[in-house]
Amino acid sequence: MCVVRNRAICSALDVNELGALNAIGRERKLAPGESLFWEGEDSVLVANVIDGVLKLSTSTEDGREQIVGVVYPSDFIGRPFGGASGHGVTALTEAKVCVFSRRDFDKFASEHPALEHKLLDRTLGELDRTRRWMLWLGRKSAPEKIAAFLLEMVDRLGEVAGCEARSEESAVRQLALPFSRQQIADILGLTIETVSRQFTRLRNEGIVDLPSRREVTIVDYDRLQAEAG
Amino acid sequence: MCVVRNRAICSALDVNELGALNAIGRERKLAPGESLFWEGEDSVLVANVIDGVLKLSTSTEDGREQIVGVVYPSDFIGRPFGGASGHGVTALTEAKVCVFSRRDFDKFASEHPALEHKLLDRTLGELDRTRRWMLWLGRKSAPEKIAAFLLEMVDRLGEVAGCEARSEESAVRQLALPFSRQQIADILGLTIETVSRQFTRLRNEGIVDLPSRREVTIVDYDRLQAEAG
DNA sequence: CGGCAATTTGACTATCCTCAACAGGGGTGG
DNA sequence: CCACCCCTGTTGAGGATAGTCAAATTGCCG
Repeated sequence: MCVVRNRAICSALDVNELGALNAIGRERKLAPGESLFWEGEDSVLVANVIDGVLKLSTSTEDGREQIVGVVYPSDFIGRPFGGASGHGVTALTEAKVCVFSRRDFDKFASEHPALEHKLLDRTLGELDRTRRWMLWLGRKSAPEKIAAFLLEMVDRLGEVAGCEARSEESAVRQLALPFSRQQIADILGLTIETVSRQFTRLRNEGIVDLPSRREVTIVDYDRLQAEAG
Repeated sequence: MCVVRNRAICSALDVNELGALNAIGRERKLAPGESLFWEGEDSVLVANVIDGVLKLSTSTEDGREQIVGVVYPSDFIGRPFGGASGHGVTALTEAKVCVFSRRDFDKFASEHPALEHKLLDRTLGELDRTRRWMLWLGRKSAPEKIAAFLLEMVDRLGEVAGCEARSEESAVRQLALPFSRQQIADILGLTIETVSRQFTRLRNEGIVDLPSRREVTIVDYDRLQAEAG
């Protein structure tokens, strides 16, 4: 029984339909670093993320990588109805996904317009988010990229320390990043050295604290926001 | 009678349905530089491109612009079923679009699953193209960006000069760019000066010819492809 | 022919990348 | 339990790429 059922595209279905969908899907666990599929392979699978964080990435022939998307629980992965999707999918954390053969999913979707509607809505949203990200890649400086990245992470993963309301902007926020420094670099189109230097600068200026390599505490939210431009 | 009818999402409809869709849409002409809607406004409209080329763009507060998408005839514009889409839409050439109020379109789409299916397929494709573009923005040098841009233009707009087959790679190709130098810069995340310098370099090296500011002739396709990395 | 905007060119600069060395810290085996 | 090792991340020095500012040129349109 799928825990993201009421948030994922499956929420468009009634109990009977859910049963039918479950019949064609199977759960799969992924270890960090394990790939669900690879760049260039024509995707025979689609999937729903149940738990964990995964990256979508492409690279140039000479090995430079760019992460083009990050997916979280309830997000949809893959390219139904079409050919190859041009990017690989790899787990960043322990992850659980619900996998369907594309052929089966295509058929099921065609018979359930409500599911397609939900998927369309999500895809349109994802397209918007991706386009907003392009502005950062193309037009922002390294300090701005880092600041914007941290703010995005607060939004997606942040927990408010203590009892302050979520909208209290000056509240201290703790983040457990699901990314290595290299992966942050690959998201922002920077090198690992530049990412590292920006992190230490933010720490030295008292804007963030870095309890460990995978943790960030936002100390001065306002100044961080100012840095993001 | 819409000339892109058999390529646009409308191709999912039969004659009666087309009539109903036409009843809620109206044609609109745009002059170059004219906007269909603006960044941040919650889009009350959606549209289909009938003729011309339009850009989707966002900018930072201090005026740096990034073009996040370019749409051609038969492409769909706008964000159905949701809120604001975060980018403006502006005509680059004379353009003709078929406009719908979002409310009307949402209702119509919900009643016509085949239309939604077509739209979903297109949106998934657009998402893929956008993600591929991100690799260029994040990881490529100026010479690589320019070369890749020209190759993409050949693909989208190119006409083969003379009688060579389209697959003949060494054929001379003529392009009439729908973009100014500044717009190319805004697409590639560069400055206008850098774009200009790369164009002259390519001309000096005999890889392209520049008959006028809006025209490019590909002289040495292979070397251009090599430049693209 | 003149005026204006777009583009090109030039000189200089800043940012970010590259290459290289060093540090930290988590896990393993002695 | 501790020492060592390896991987990831940090720091430093130097250099290349693309950005900035400024001036000259082009070509389009009246």
